[in-house]
Amino acid sequence: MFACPITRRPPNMKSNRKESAAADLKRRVLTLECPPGMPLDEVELAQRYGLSRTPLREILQRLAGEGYLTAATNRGASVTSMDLATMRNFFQSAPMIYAAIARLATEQATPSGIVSLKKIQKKFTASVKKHDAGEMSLQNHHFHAQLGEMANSPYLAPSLERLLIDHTRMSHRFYRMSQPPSVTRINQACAQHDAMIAAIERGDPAATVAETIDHWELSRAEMDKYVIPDALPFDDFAHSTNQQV
Amino acid sequence: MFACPITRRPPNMKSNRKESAAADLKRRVLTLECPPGMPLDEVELAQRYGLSRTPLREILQRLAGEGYLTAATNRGASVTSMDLATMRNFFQSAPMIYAAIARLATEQATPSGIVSLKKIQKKFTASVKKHDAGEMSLQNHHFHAQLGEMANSPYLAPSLERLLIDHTRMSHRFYRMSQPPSVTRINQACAQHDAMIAAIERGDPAATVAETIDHWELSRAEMDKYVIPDALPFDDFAHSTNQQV
DNA sequence: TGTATGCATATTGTATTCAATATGGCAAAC
DNA sequence: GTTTGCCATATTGAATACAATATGCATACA
Repeated sequence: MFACPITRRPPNMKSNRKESAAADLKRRVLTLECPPGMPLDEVELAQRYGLSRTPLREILQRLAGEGYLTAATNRGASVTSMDLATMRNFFQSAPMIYAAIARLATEQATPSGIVSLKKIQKKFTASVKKHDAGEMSLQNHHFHAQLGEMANSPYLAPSLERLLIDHTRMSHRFYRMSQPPSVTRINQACAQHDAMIAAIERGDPAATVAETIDHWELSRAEMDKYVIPDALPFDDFAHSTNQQV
Repeated sequence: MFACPITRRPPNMKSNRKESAAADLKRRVLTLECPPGMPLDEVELAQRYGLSRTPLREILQRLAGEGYLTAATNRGASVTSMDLATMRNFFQSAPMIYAAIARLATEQATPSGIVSLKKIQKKFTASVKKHDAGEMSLQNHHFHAQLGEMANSPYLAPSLERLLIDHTRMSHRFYRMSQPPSVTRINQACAQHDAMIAAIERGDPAATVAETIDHWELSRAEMDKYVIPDALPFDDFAHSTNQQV
């Protein structure tokens, strides 16, 4: 359907242990179930997914290529770490790539691509209503990954994927918060998704880009708070317990 | 030295058959010795590089992740093809990424990074004087890959790498031409490299970006000619034999 | 007590073997 | 004459067995 040089295309829909193992590993990395820097034991993972070390090692290689893991010779694989040095780069590069992807996705959108995007957005909305933080985070990831597929750019896609990995991991705590202010902002983000879909449908690249910038600014503000959180209230310690730093 | 999440770091300098095999495969792809779309035989490659299929398959996975190869389940790996559909994307995306990398490389350049860049440029200049087309192409690739390393951006690096793969393959014929006009342009490109190094050394990002844009325009013009070559001279067929389309 | 060295153990890397899937040719039927 | 199904062969995928390398601890020496 879409060009995708990395992921292998399953020729049939038979039970694919290898694919599902890779997908589960990705999920665990994105949801911080496997935190940054965590070393991965080959034999443990092989047992967990019911396959031998050989195919599992090939999965690790692939995920390393996609940026989820980092491989070191004779020292195994570990979850790619998120040091502060690269954070600066993240905030520098993300808007440019996101905007470019938004434009290309609008210009090159196909009907089936829009249908997929709407399906994902539906799941995202549902998870927002259910207050399912993990699912929100994952569906938001899928939404933006789908935009990447619709942009149909083999050159920008790999950068987008790497940005999304860290974006999802950083904003994870954002979705976990269920205080009123965060709920409002999550609804805002959800509405922005809808606006992006609408702009794509009417073929208005400038609007999609504008919505994308707004969406980014909202997310960036939240991440700023995570990196540099609000000071704990020093006049009322009772309130500080909910202020998830 | 520099962060590099994909490529495995050899902990010692012992003879590393696996690494050298991967490097040679990359070289063969970049120099079109393995043309786009060429299927790769696992057993043949394993024999060629003197290792068994297991480690060779891991190399193929990695190179697929980096964009050199494309893997299809149960159907083996093949050299990533260059269809005209993606070419459009290439010309759209390349200037943006190249400019961003040029800026970051200037801002984050380290003394050792500049030293490496100069070494590569020295090799490039030498290959230009020796009219060694293959070496020119490879060293030009290394030059820009080194700029990518100096930019030190794990998010933009993967896109730059993919762009460079196809850029190197597309401009390969450019370097093979030894007619006076092309020689002039190759010298121009070489001078632009020098100008970029100078701009980086005096910490002038705007200048590096400007030189990068010029460099891109020069290269783009050449590639345009390859995609839409000059009409063959219809008044003098003797000259047409050298006009490598 | 602090450091260095050697061994035992654990983990990773590679080769070989076996199983699953795809490919191409042949034959039979329409 | 063309097409379709089947079988033989080739190629890929996975598992086991084995080799190489790294890690941690214990011991010896300064």
